Amino acid sequence: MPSNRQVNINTESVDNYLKAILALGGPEEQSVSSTALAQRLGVAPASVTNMLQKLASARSPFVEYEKHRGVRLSPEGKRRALEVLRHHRLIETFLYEILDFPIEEVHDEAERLEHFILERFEERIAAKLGHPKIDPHGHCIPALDGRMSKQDSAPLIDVEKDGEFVVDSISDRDAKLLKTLKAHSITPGAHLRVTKSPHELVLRAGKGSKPLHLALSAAGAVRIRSTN
Amino acid sequence: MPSNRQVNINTESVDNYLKAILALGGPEEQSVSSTALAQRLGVAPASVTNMLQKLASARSPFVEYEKHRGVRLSPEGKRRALEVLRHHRLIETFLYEILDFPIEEVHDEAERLEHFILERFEERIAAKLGHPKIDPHGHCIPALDGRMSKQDSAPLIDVEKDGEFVVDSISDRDAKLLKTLKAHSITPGAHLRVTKSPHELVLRAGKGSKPLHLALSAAGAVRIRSTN
DNA sequence: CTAATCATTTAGGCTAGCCTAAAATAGTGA
DNA sequence: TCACTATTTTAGGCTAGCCTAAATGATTAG
Repeated sequence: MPSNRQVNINTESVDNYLKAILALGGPEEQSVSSTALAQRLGVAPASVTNMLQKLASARSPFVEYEKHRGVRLSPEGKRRALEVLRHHRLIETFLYEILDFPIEEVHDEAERLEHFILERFEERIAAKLGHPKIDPHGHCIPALDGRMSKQDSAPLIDVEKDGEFVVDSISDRDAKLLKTLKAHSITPGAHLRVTKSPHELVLRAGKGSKPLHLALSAAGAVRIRSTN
Repeated sequence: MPSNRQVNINTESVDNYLKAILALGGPEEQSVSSTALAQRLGVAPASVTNMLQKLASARSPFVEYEKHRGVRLSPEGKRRALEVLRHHRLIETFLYEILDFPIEEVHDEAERLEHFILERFEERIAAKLGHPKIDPHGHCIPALDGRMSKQDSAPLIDVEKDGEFVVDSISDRDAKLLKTLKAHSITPGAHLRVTKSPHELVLRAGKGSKPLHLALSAAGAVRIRSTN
C-alpha cells in the first residue's frame, strides 16, 4: 500500500507561502531559506519545513525543494504567486481609487481579501479601473498571463551620492512609514532631492514640503529612478 | 484543575452558524433544531451539536442552548448575525451597483467576502452607495445598530386567490431561479399578475414578458406585497 | 581536519472543525 | 403505560496547520 494519499492544502496558507517565496527570491528567483520564510510569515522554521514538503510533493508541485538547500517556485507555483500578486495590487488600486481608502490602509485590507476573490471579481474591478498597470504604491500589476514589466528602478538605500530622483515605488508593508512619506509629499512620481549623511538620508519633495530625515534602515522601502 | 480553558472559535464558521440560526428562526426568533441547521449548513447533525456547545459555553455566549430543545441567538449572537447580514447585503448591493455583476452571481461572491471585511470597508461601501436600505434582491439591509425595518410582505406561496401584486423580494440562495425570474422581468418592484392552479403558479410581469409557470416548491423564494 | 555554531529537519503534540457509529432521549400510537 | 421511531448527543477519529524540543546536517574558525 503505497503512501500516495491525497493531501489537501489550504489555499490561503499556500498563497501566503508562495507570495513570500516570490518576494524573497527577488527578480532573479533565487532559492529562499526556511528561516527567511519563517521570519517573513511569522511562523516557526519547523512549520515552514513541514509546509514546503507538502507543497513539493503535491500532485502538481508548487515548489522545487531540496532538503537543506532552500526552495524555489515551480512554474505552476510562480503562476499562482503572480496571480495572487495581481489580485493584491488590483484590490489595493481599487480600494484607493474607488473606495477612497487612505493609502496606508489598503495593504492590510487587500491582504485579507486577495485569497477569496474569484477571476470574475478580478475581471470586473480591472475593467472598472481601466486595466491599470501600476498600483497606488507604484508597483507593477502583473497581467492576466502573469507577465510583468521589469522594474527600471533602484532602492533608495543604494544611492551613492546626493542628487535628484523620481520616486518609483514605495513598499506597502509598513503603514506608518507610508503615512509619514505621504505627509512629506513623497509619493510615486514625486521629484525627490536626496542628501546623504552617515546614518540617514534627507529627502525633500517639491517645494512646500518639509525635509524628511529617514533612517537608513527604512530606506529599502523606497525605490527611485533617475529624472530624465 | 477546573476545565475553564479558553476555546478559540473560528469566526467564519461561527458566522455561518449564526446566520443560519437567524434565518431559520424567522422573524419570531423561534428556537432552531440541530437537524434543520445541519441541513442548511450541509454538515452532520453531530457537528452541529458540537458547535452549539462551543457557542453556548464561550465567554460571552452567542447562543442559548438547551440539550434536545434547539437553540436561539443570544443578544450578542443576534448582534453579530445582523452585522454579518448587513455585510452580506451591502456587498451584494455593491457588486451589483458598482461592479455590474449579474444579479444571480452576487450571492455566492458576497458569501465568500462577508467574513473578511472590516468595519472600515463596510463604512466605505455604504458611503459610496449612499447608505442603501434595500439590497438588489429587495431585502432590507440592517442598520449599523442592527435595527431593521419589518417586512410588510408575504411569501408568494401563501397567495390565496388570483390577483395582482408587487414583487417585494426574491431569495438570493437559488441562482438559477433568480436568472429565470429576471428573464421574465420578475424583479423587486415589478407588478405581477398571479394565477393559481393546483400544482403551479402562473406569473406575468409587465406586458412584453412571457408568462412564467412556477412550481409551488419554488414559490417560497418570492415575497410579494399588495399593490397600492 | 575537527569542533563549535548555526540552520534545518524530525518527532511528537495541540486545536478547530468536520466525520461516522453507537448511545441516549423525546415523542407518539396502541 | 410501554414500546417503537425519530431526533439528538456522546464517543472516538481524521486532517490541516501550527507549535516546541531534540536530532541531524552544513559551515566555518582555529
